[in-house]
Amino acid sequence: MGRITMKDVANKAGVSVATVSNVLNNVNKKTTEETRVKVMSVVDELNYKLDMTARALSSGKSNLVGVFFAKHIIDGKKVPLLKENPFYSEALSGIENRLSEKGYQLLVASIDDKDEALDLIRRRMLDAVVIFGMRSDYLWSTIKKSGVPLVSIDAHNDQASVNVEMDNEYAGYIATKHLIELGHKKIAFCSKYTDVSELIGGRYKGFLRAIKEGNLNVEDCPIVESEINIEGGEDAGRLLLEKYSDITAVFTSADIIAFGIIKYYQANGKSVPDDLSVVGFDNLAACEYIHPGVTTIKQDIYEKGIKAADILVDLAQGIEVEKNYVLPVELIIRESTKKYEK
Amino acid sequence: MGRITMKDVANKAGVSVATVSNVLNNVNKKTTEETRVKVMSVVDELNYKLDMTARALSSGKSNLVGVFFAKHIIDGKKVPLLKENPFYSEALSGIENRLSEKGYQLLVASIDDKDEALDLIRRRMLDAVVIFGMRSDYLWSTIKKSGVPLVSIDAHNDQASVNVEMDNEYAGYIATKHLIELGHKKIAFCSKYTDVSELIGGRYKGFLRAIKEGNLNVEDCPIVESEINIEGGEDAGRLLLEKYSDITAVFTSADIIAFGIIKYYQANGKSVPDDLSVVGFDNLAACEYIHPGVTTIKQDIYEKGIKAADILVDLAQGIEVEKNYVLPVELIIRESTKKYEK
DNA sequence: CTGAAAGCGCTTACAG
DNA sequence: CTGAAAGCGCTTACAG
Repeated sequence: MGRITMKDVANKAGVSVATVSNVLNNVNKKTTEETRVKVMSVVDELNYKLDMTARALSSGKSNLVGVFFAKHIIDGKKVPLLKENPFYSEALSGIENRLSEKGYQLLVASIDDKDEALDLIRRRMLDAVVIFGMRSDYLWSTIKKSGVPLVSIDAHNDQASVNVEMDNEYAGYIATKHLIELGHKKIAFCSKYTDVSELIGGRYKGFLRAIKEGNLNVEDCPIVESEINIEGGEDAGRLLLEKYSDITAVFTSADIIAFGIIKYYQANGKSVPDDLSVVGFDNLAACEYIHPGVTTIKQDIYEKGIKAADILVDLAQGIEVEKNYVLPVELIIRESTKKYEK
Repeated sequence: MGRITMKDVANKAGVSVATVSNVLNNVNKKTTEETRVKVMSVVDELNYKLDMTARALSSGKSNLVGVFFAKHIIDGKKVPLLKENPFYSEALSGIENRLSEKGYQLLVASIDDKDEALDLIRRRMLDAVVIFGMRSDYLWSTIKKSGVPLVSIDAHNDQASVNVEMDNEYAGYIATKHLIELGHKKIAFCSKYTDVSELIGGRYKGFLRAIKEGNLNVEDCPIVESEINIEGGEDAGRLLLEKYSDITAVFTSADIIAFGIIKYYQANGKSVPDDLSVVGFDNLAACEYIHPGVTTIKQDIYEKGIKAADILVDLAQGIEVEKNYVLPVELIIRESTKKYEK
């Protein structure tokens, strides 16, 4: 019998299509309670569902939010962030959850350049967009021209309507302070991109602040370079053992580096935390899988998604919001750190 | 200046809107090469992009594929599969990648009951749907009424147009055979739901086949019950040490159980693989993070997404496809298994 | 091969 | 408060 349209509802209820539309959209504003009830009962009876596509075309609002993942270049190949980092699925889930509560759906896409993003925004009449991990100013300003609200996650950009971030400096501070409180005096910061990435740089700043506050000798607390993957961590482990043998604790900018260090130590008859205390960053699930469990910094990525969704909906509805949201971080203490005794 | 429509293109090219539409859709079928070139040059010049919303409304094809994640009940709370298991983001990424190549976009939603799914299919005019992890026949048959092609991933269902699965029996077989070839005679199967889940049951069947083929004593190869999480694995580790001390190798139905067992052994001064060989299942990234690296069964989940996307597009375009796709599995040998010597 | 016209299912001023 | 009508930007028979 084909799909049920507003016309069917109007006919059966003995009113016009416009009135049905008004009832459905204007939550008893310009309509009598009586007609509202009449219309709604027919809506229920026929199990009528408003067609979002038609609404989008006529109103210009799609109730669709674009979730864009930047593609990153890894080993010369373009890899969608979503594949590379399962981490993001949790944020995605948070966004989806909140957005669907509010009647919006998600359009998920990996994007490579500004045109892809812009095209989707226009062709799908997206009401708002959240972008993960895209840093280029040029792309941002181009996308911005579309006029839709833009929320940036984990990649601060002034072109964005709103940035949702974590407090990297503070995270670095509490991680390092934890080690200092355990009595460590020679602590390394282990990462890559310390000087080029705002994100990593922030963590290092916090590291330095703790070092200074704790009256440690900055010269005793070097940066140990490491690729941000498991092999990089293993290399760093070797470096620590061979070149930085006086270091007793290390704060890494990623759990995965911490895993590599621990793995290298264990494979070479050394122990974490007996020979080295290690603090990671991210609170990946694997922190609990490993022996010893890894002390790390946790950010509630699911919560980040929820927050982003709230902002998105506000923006889509023209409500003003703050320009920056800094979400809290937390130190999770497990077994990879212990008191320095000597 | 407002958005550029087909009308603008038609005017500038001196043809009708219908002709522009024909050029854009019928890849030089019912149109002269000359008008085609003329129209396309104006399309380029104006940087015209076809409005998908309008097309969907008039044609009934949205070029939108729904990707639905079932919500599961965990500890009495409903948790979207996407949050619970980051695993799925990789499949999602595969789907997205292939689908966007073919001009489709993804509508991602967590669904709780049949109506949510059905509503979205109708209100968004979805061309096809892929569902992760939903088992209820009732829901499926209801959704099926919508008429859109349905692809099921990891949850075989006869109502689905196509099932994309892995060969669990074979996976169980090669995992166990690997242990037998290493000389183990007393091997445990460690999991939960062995008798109720088709998935786990299949793996156990493969386990049994290898045991029989290897002329091992079935009584020496028990099922050790374990919750499918890290604590469950630790409990299983204790059980193995205390109650099944003659067991020298174990095949678990999930990496996460394997991690728990290894963790328990290490925390209690025992060694994997010296005291126990362990084979996991899934090839989670953490298999490489841990010392020793975990021998496991790998399924190419990204590839699964790609395959699902191909099928989805074929179905959306009315092309016949096979009803079942069984994707290959592979044994990845790392350090958690070794030769049994005694 | 091309174009005029109707139609997809809504929303939105505008009269009444 | 309610309805008739135009319009959103396409596609699709149908004539020509």
